[in-house]
Amino acid sequence: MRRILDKEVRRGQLVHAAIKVFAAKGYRSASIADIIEAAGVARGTFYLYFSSKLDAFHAVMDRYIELFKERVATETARSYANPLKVRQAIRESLLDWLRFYQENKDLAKIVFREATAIDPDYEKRCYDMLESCFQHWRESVTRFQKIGFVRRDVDPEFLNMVFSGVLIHVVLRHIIPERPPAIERIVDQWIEFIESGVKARSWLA
Amino acid sequence: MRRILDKEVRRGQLVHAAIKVFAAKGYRSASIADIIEAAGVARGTFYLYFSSKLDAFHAVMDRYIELFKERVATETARSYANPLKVRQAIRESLLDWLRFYQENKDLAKIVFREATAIDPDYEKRCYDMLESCFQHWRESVTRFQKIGFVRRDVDPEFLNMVFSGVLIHVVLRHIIPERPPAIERIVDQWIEFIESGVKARSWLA
Amino acid sequence: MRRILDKEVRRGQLVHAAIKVFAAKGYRSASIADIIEAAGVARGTFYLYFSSKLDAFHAVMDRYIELFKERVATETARSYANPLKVRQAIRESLLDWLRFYQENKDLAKIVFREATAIDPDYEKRCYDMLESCFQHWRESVTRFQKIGFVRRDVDPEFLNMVFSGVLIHVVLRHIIPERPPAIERIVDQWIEFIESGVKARSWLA
Amino acid sequence: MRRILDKEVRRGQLVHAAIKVFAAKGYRSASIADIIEAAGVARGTFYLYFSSKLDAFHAVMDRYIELFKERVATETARSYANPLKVRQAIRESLLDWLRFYQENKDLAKIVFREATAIDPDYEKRCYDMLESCFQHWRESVTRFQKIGFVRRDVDPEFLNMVFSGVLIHVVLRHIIPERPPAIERIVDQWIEFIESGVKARSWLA
DNA sequence: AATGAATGAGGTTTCATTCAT
DNA sequence: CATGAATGAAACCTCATTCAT
Repeated sequence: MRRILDKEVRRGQLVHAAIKVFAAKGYRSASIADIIEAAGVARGTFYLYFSSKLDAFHAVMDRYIELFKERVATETARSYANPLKVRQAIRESLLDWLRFYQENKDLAKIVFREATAIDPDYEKRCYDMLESCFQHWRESVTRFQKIGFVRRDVDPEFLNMVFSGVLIHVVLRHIIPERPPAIERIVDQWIEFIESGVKARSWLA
Repeated sequence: MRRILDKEVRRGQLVHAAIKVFAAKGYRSASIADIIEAAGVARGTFYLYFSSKLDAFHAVMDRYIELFKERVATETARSYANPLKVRQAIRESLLDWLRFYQENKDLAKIVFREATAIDPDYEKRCYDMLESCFQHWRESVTRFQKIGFVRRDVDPEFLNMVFSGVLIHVVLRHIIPERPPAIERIVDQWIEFIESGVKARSWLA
Repeated sequence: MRRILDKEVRRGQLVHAAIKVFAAKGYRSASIADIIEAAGVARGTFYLYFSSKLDAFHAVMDRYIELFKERVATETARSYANPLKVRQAIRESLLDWLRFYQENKDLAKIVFREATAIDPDYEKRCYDMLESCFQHWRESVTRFQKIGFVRRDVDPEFLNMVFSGVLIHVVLRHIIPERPPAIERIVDQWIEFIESGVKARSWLA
Repeated sequence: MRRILDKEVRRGQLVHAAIKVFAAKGYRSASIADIIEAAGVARGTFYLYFSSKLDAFHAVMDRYIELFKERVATETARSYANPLKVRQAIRESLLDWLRFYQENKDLAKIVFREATAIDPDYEKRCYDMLESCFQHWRESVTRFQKIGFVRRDVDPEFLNMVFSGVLIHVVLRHIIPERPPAIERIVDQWIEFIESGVKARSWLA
């Protein structure tokens, strides 16, 4: 009984080390030596928990998917029922997403940066995983259209493109390198942009 | 079978092959064997033109920077003088950027995806290169503000974030995998979004 | 076929193999393949014990220096206290030196023959090592002068030149190729020569 | 006619460059690139004059043998007829040998240092070449015995060992690195040593 | 005769994986 | 379970030699 817990703990240690190392060096550059050093275990031990380096990578991805699903579940539960507070709710939602990646920088690095072919299987997993993100955001758009916050004539796929693109960009270029501006400021500008665009009113339409 | 070519031509062949291979496999996974096979030359020939694999990568980056500077020069020369045609000019500008990456998919793949540490020098080059992109876009925003198209109260840095994020996202997820929608449709939606945002008018502000 | 050995034993095996191979082929001509074949281990095993071919060479030099220091220590402990037995003691001393190189022919080959630049560091090591030899012999001369066996007006540096030159020559041309005369005969002639020179007495000075 | 002279001149250039490079780096470390750079010719040109790197090395050895034979011829012609001037004549002879190697330092480096197997053929050439040196010195000893300068009971082979050993040592450790003492001083000490040995007279024989 | 681009065998080194302890 | 020495395929790189120009 205790043994099994130990096993899970040890595996967790290794996955944690793998995340750190893959984030710092990328899948290909990371070596088993890096991972076992980070985890403080012997070489052979690694192969007790993973059948190969690729298997460890899959375990890392699984960890991300797990966290991501939790995140989506929380998000889906969010209420936009009160029309007076929709703006506030969207603000919280965006902040939560940024906070999520802020708390999981290493996973974010791996997921958003490891886009090159690692193996045929991986490419699909990666694609599926991102697609599930995008699907979530497309659904969010539809939701905002239903409650009347977003115009019905906007293409959900296009809005997803904007959301995803900006989110990933902000994560990769501002959150991970810990550069300003702070996420609150980004979110405020973002919401204003979403609402009104940027065109000067004086301009003759 | 030995075929002697003009040095510049041969070098061009090799850079071309390197771009293909780095785009397909990523820097670390790509091997010299892959590159020389793609170029149809012998092993030793590679080292006549590059001192190392890393050197070949730098040559690829140089090629991108060269093309990028041309692109920016063309862009900077674009006239937004006629107020009646500003919308049209911006449309053309966005289309040109997407066409640029459409024509240089492999370079785009490398530049936007190879984010992991290849060598200390590379990290800086890559950062500088992206920064020069961003700088260009920030300046564009300021330009649009000067001609009165964009509101003065918008932060150029934030708009850059949006432009860059969406551009990179569209390139990576739609242009490179050759998935719909067509770039014209994307640009049209983009412009409308930029102008007006997405908020339904009926919504009580 | 995998056989796990004590680390020191395995390292000893490898150093031994390296000595054999470097002696037979010289540093530059010797390949890792030669060394691992001589040691009967796999390619990777070599790099568990040495970081590079040069590192292996340094290990070989270290081995020589170790043996040489032992030799010098034994030599320094030799007593020349009994004036009646000085000739005998010197004879033993010379014989011991020749026996030392006879027992370490491969090391002698490497040390006396690898005089060409291997790396900047090596050149200095090699020079220092030979210099320590010469220093020992210079001191020996002074010792023989103190006990009155050698004339005070002889320059120790010059006598060192003679000792070193003859010793190295005998090692390289007679001991290593296992050619006559036997070392006892060489030593007897040597001593007589040292004592009296070769000039015929009949010659008018 | 002129062409043929040109050819010889060009070949001489190349042999000269090869001597420099082989002396500086050793046969194995020296590359064709080094030699053609030193000679200031193109890669292909090298192979017009030598069939291979080894062939160039043989040409270098041939050059040494040529010079050495000249040296021996001059030496053999030297007269020791006047008994009053034998000491003086020997002094001149030794000085001439040292001057010979002083003037051909690079060749000396190659001949005395390249002792490791370059090819089966080379080993023999090198051996033969040194043997011809030794033969010359053995004959010199016999000559000195004939004229009564050297005792008849001294083994010519042994004296050769001393001469050769000291000569090579002086060349390698003093002349090539251009370190003191000056050759005149060495020769004076050498002659005194040869004549009388080093034993103090006070010592009870 | 001279050139130098091209070649590819062979060298050094790395590292994911195995397995005896 | 855990260890880490051992393995060898495969990577990068060098350089003597060839040959089209």
